[in-house]
Amino acid sequence: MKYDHAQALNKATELFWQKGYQGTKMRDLQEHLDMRPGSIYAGFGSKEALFLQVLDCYVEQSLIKIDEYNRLATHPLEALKDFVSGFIFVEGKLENCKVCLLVKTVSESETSQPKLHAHALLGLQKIEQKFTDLFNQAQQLKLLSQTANTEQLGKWLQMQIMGLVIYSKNCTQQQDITLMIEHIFSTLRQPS
Amino acid sequence: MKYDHAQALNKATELFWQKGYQGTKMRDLQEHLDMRPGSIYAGFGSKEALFLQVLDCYVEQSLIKIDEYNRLATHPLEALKDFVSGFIFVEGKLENCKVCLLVKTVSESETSQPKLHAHALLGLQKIEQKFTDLFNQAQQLKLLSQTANTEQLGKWLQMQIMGLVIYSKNCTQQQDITLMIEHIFSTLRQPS
DNA sequence: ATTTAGCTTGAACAAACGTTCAAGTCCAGT
DNA sequence: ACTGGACTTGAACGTTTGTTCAAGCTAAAT
Repeated sequence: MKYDHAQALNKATELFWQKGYQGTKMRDLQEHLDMRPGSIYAGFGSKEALFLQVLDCYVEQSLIKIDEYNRLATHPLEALKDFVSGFIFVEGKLENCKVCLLVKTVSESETSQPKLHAHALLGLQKIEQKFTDLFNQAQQLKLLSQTANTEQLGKWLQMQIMGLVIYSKNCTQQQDITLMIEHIFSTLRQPS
Repeated sequence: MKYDHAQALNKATELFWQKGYQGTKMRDLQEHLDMRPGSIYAGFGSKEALFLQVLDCYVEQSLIKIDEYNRLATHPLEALKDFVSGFIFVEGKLENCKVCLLVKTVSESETSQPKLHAHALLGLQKIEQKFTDLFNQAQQLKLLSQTANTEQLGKWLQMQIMGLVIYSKNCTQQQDITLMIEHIFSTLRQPS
C-alpha cells in the first residue's frame, strides 16, 4: 500500500508534538502513520531527519495560521491576539493547550541533540519575524506609537507566548490566562 | 566505598537538570555519582523515584535561594529581581542560562509520565507561592499599590520567568533580556 | 502476458536501557 | 578477633530502541 507523503508528515507532526522527540518511538510512528520501518526510512531517512522535516512543517503551519488570522481580523494586533488565544484555548478549552513543539524541542534537546536544538531555534526566529512584520503593519496603521521598536515588540511577544503556554499547564483557571493575555496586548501600545 | 546521600542527590540534580529525565541514562548517573547500579537502587529506589527526589531537592534549593536574595536585598521586589537575573545570567553570562528543571519536566513529561508531570507542577506552585509571599511583603512596605492582587502578580511573575528562560536560549543579545527584565519589574508597581 | 524498477513489508540485528541479584566488602557490636 | 547485618559492586538479565535488508508486492512499460 502506497502512502501519502504529506499526510504522513502531518501525522508525524501530530505525534512528535504530543510526545516530543525522545518520547516518540519508531514503533509509535509505525502505528500512527500506519507504515512499516523500511518505508519510513525510505521516505524520510532516519528518525532525526524526519523530525527536522516535522519542525519545518510545524513552522510553516504556524506561519500560515498567523496569516489566516491576519486576513480575518480587523487589524494586525487583533490577529496576533487571536493567534495567541487560539493557541492557548484549543477548541475554546484551556486544558487542550499543548506546549509549542519548538519550545518543547529547545527544552528537550538543550544538551543532547545540537542539530535539533539549532533547527528549533531557527523556527522560533521565523515566527518571531512574522510577529515583527505584523507589528510593522500595526505601526503603519497608527495602532502603535511611531517610535515603538517593532523588533523589540516581536521579541517581547514571543517571550510572552513561551511563558503563557508553559504556565497554562499549571493553571486551571481560564480567567487567569485570559487576564494575562489582555494585559499583554493592552500594554503593547505603550512603548517601553 | 560508602557514598554521601545528600551529595549524591545534589549531583543527580545537576545531571537531570542538564539532560532532562529521558536524556539522563542510568549509566550517566553511575558515572556522575560514582556509584554502581545496585547502590543507586538501594539508596533511591528507581530512576523515577530518584527523579522525584531530585525535583524536591531542586524546589528546596530554589526557595532557599529566594530567601537568601531577600535577606541581602534592600526590599522584596529587588530580591525577586535579583533572583530572576541570577537565574538568567549565571555567573553574569547569558549563555550559561539553563531552562528551569521544573519547566523542562513539565514540557518533557506532558503526556508520557503523569507522575513526574504532576510533581513538577506542584514544585512550580510552591515557587509561585513564594513569589506571592514576597509580593505581600512588598505591599506591606508600600512598594506596591494596596489594591494590587499579589496572587495575580505571583502568577504573572512565574509566567514571565518561564518565558524568559526559554527565550534566552534563542537570544544572543544580553541587552534584549536585560530590557525585558527591567520592563517586567517596572510595570509591577502598576496594578492591572 | 511478461518484465523490471521502485516501493513496502516486517523479521531480525546490534546496541542501549532500567533493573536484579549473587558475591564481596565494610563496619559496628560482642 | 570474630560475626553478622548492612551496604556496594558489577555482571547479567529481559526489554526496548533505531535501523537494516531480503523477500514480496505493485504498477508502468514493453
